[in-house]
Amino acid sequence: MGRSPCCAEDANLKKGPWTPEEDQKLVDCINKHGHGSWRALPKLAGLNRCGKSCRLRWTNYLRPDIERGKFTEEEERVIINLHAVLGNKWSRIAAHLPGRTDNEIKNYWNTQIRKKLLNMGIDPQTHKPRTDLNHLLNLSQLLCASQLGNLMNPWDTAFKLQVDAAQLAKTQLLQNLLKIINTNKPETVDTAGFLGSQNPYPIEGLLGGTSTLSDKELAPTPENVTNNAGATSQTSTDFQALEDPCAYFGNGFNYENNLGMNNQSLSNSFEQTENPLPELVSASLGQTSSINQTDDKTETAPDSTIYEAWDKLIMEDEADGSYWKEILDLTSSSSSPISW
DNA sequence: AATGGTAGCAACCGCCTCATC
DNA sequence: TGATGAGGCGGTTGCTACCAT
Repeated sequence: MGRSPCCAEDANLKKGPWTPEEDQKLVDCINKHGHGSWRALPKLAGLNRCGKSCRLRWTNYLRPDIERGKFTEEEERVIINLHAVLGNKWSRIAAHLPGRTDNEIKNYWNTQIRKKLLNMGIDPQTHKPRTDLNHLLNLSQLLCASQLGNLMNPWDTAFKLQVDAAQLAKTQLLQNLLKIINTNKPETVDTAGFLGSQNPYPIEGLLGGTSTLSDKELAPTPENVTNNAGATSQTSTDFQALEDPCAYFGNGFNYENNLGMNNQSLSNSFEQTENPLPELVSASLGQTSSINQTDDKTETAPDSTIYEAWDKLIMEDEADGSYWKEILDLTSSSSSPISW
């Protein structure tokens, strides 16, 4: 025999937003009795709510240790890094952000970070560069057409001069990206697109070819692999940055570069160990570790990271007229086939 | 000032896992 | 050992506030 159904579709149970009175009843009850059984709690508290609803309200809103307010940049980086490894495991991500709830993090991801990554050309699910090459090719064509149009429009010179510098820089950025993609044609293009590429740092090239990561950071040494339980391989390092674009986020913790393992092996190690997240604990806020020390090194170079540079570019455009956004909007709907 | 569109977020829904019977 | 429920989790919905027209 099982138990009687929990809050089975009782039409009389209240749904929807909680009133301050209900909140107070719930808080009082939990303070007095704890929440041994969520199922029994509504009756105990005098609430006409489902136990599940009470639990949700408590864990997501009323819990005293909840920290409200804007996410900090540091929190955002932790979320991105953890998401790169854990995926949409919001509760596990939340476990590393004191005071934040899984729901809050999930919402923040969906409304803020996701958009940000997309704007940066990064697939928020895979954390890899977006592989919609049609999108990029069209982007290039659009830019060429746009430049030709400007050149062939004599009365437009004044305006052209005004925007030329910024425009050129941005155009060049895009062309660099296309060049990188084209000169590193993968032998086979898989669904992730870039995995066959020989250039592991496409975005570095994109921003002018000057790597902001030291050789030591790019190629894990025995010292920075000490945390790794033997899951590293030199060949995998060639693709580290592609496997985890968070590597480009500079200040954020890069699991692969620091641990010398790729996402797969890292994920596997999490699955296999009893205490699956020792490194992640180190990556959490408010804790120091050798990992964070590595982290700190990169933080000493302001404005030197790809993340910041890229972010700055995006911000700049958002401020002056959403150049990128417009381009992305214009091109995302078209689809011309690419032949390698 | 009114209206329509959009973003953010709280809350619900439904599935999954694990404990209990 | 299988059936069942509680709790937990991720996905989705819908309300509300804000902004643009």
